[in-house]
Parts: sequence; structure tokens; C-alpha cells
Amino acid sequence: MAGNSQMPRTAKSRASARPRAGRTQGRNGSTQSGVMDDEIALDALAGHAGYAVRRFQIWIFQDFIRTLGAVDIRPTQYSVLTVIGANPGLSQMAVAKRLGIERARLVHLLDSLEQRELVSRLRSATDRRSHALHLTARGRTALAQFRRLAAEHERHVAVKIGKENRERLLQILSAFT
Amino acid sequence: MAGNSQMPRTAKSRASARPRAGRTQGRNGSTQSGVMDDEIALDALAGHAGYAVRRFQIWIFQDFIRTLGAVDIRPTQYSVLTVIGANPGLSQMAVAKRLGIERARLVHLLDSLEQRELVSRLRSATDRRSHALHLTARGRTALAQFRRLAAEHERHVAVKIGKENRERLLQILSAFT
DNA sequence: GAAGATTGTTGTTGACGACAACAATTGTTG
DNA sequence: CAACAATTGTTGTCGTCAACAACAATCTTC
Repeated sequence: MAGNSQMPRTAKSRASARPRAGRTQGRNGSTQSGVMDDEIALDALAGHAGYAVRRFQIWIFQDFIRTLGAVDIRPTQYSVLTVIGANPGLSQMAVAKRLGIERARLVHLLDSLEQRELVSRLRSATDRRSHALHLTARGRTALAQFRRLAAEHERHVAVKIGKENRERLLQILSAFT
Repeated sequence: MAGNSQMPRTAKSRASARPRAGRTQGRNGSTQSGVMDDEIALDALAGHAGYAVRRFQIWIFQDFIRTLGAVDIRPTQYSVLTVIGANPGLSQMAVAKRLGIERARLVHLLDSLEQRELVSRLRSATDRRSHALHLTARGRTALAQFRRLAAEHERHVAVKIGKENRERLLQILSAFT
């Protein structure tokens, strides 16, 4: 229930005012409020990977949250469930390190998932400090559904940037997974 | 004074325990705490663009923040300064829409930048509701320096993922800028 | 001129990353 | 084996950021 619609939806309508595609210098007096967004120069920003990546990441998370809105699962929760599902018995530290999540933050994530009875913390037999994390039966069937919805989301991504571009992207960023 | 160090810094040292690169199934009893991260299966996560993009975005922002740590400029501040510099006289709404920032959030960003005398809000002559945003003289010279540091950061990105991959990435995500 | 929209502002909520401190429990070493 | 160091889960704090809601001042529009 936190799903937001789609992209910032840059102001349309107002069909006049042909953008004079030339100079990117600003300083055109009348540029006050009726500006078409693409008239506004990004300047150096256009050459920064971080800017594009950030905007893309926001779009992708919004789509994920919306697509899995009915089951109320956010990207981080999905990643935690997936890793536990694929590696039952992991400790919280191990999950946190693997996903790059603060172990303090994982505590709350697991509290929530445990309350929803998707995950259970069992005391480890070998190290009484740590918890062995497992999916519950309900967690396993739920995850299967989440996976289907996540695949649907992934198709949205493919449509947005192109199937081949998506694969190329995954390949380029494989070092960060 | 908000700069955080670098990456999550997963525990290194401890030179023993050769990871047995085979199965990715988990369920190996001894897998409790001494796990090498790459033994832990990501499962479906590996096929999700969002996961990789998110991890990459975090890395890139951390490097940006660190590289521009000396001048205390964060990515969002840099983007705001850049857009105002390239389009003097813009209203806050226009900047917010162009960068996909909440206009409520831009208020605080500008408060900070105005306090540092990098930006000034002038009352618009044509619309007394809105502010015409300009860089101060100090803002212009400062931005030139920020740009040099940002270029250095961008070189870090190129080293990290490869020069061609960076360009390919910019191309793939050009729709989001 | 009245109704409705826009602009900047303030404030709240929640997700998230980074830290610091702590108790319980290993491990390590003299 | 006992003292000390390190690890694990936990709690709490702080700051960033996106999303909303409400408001006064100011256009727009009819």
C-alpha cells in the first residue's frame, strides 16, 4: 500500500512553444514556469553514470513495489527471502554481508517477516549466539508467488529499456551482485 | 561533514577455507559463520536488474560522496547546482520536475545551498509566487571545482566497470535522464 | 470577481544506510 | 584454565531521501 504511480510524468499539454533545440545556455528570459522539461539543459549531468543509474533505480523500485503491491513485498524483503530460501540455515550476519545490508537493519526486516510467518529464527546448535534462518512452509509457497510477480516486474524492465539492453546491463553490473 | 567512508567492507583476512566453487544449494551444515560470501547463492536475485542496479548505485554514490568529500557536496546538491548553472532563472518547480525531486525536498536543499552562498533565490518579476534561481559568483567558481572532482569520480566509475561499459550504460539509460 | 490551480513552505511518515553501545557467547592466548 | 579479544544479535540514534498532506500567497480562468 505504498505503491506510487509511474515516472515523474513531466508536464505535457500546452502544445505551443517549439523548443529551439540549439544552445544549452539557459538565459532565455521567458523560461519561467511553462517550460517543457526537455528544454532544460542537464549540462554535465548528462555525462554522469550516477545520475542515470539513480533515476533508473528509482523507476525500477517503483515498478517493483507497484507490481508486488498486492502482496506487500518490497525489494529488500524480496532479496532477504530469496537468499534465505536458497541457503537455509544461514546466520543473520551471513545474510547481511551477502546482501550488503546493515545487520542492525536486518533485525527489523526479519522481525517483520517473522511476524508474517514467512521466516523463522532457529537457535543454532553450533553457535548459541547466532540464529539459523529458515523459510516457513507458508514462506516457501509465498516466495513462489513473489517470484512470479517479480518476473512480471522484470518483464516491465525489459519493455522499458529493451530485452537486449537489459541483458547487457546485467552483464555489465554482474560484478556488483 | 556527512561523508561516510567507502564500501560495506566485507570481512577479509582469514586466508584459509578455500571456497568449493561447485554447488549453490546451501544446506551444508558447516555453513554457519565462516562463509565466504560467494558461496551463498543469490538464486533468482541474480536475474533481477534492480538488484544489480541498486548495489551499483550505492557504490557509485559512495564514491561520489568520498571524492567530493573535501568540498562537502552530495550527488543531489551537485545535480541542483548544475541545472541552475546551465539554466539560470529557473523556478523551484521547474528544477524539481526536471530532476525528479520533490519540491518540498528542494526547499531544504536550496536553504542549505543559499546559506553557503552558492545559490540565490530572486523574486520573479513575472510571477510573484515563484523564485528565480541563480548561482552566485562564488557558486559559479565553486561549481567549476565540483565539476573537476566529479570528473575524477567518473573516472573511478570507468575504472570499475570499464570505459566502454560505462558508455554503453549511459546509452542504455539515456531515456531516464 | 469567485472558483480553481500553481508555487513555495512546513510538517509527518516510512524505508534505508551508517554508527555506537551493549549482553551473550565464542575464540584465543598467555 | 583464566583473562582478553572478537563475533552475533539487538537496541537506539542520526541523517538522507521519497511520498503526502495541508497551508498562505499568488496567478488563471471563466
